[in-house]
Amino acid sequence: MAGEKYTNIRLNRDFYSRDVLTVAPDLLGKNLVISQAGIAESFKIIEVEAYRGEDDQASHARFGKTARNSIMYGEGGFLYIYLIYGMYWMLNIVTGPAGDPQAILVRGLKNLPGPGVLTRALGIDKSYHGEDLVNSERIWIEDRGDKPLVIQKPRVGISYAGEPWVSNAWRFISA
DNA sequence: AGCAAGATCGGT
DNA sequence: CCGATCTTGCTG
Repeated sequence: MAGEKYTNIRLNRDFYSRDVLTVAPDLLGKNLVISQAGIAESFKIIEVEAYRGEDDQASHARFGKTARNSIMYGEGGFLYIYLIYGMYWMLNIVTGPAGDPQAILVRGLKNLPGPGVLTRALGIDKSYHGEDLVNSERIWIEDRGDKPLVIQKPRVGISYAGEPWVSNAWRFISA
């Protein structure tokens, strides 16, 4: 058969267990699938940011393990959801091995630019905190074979973090 | 117990 | 540029 190779698979634990700086750019072009009320919709990931370890002074893990960020200390593939500015839910994906707090903030989906915009549009709230992308019935990520070019820039809204954290190009955008 | 600041957004 | 809106984690 002369068809092109078409992958359509849910990302597994191994994908998320790698270092956050490897997983973040690899998430671009992947499809976030959310199933609600019996209807599954998918959205291409176009922008993300990496938060890496307790040393990262921009990360919620910079104060060590707390009630809010404890999910970051577990294994990769789980969702870390938190409320910012009292009104916007942030969608984060835990990465790396257990014990190493890492997470990726999903900043943009195709046609839904903005971390607060996309969660509002998809109805993602605190109830998604701790959801496992590897086994969840209502949210996961698929690889459909897209390999976009990746642009790197400094992260947004973290001016409180000193150097080198404010300047690290840990924001990844699809070209 | 109190408080300042926040991984944002939309309207002036 | 500023206000909305409320949780978090630090300080005392």
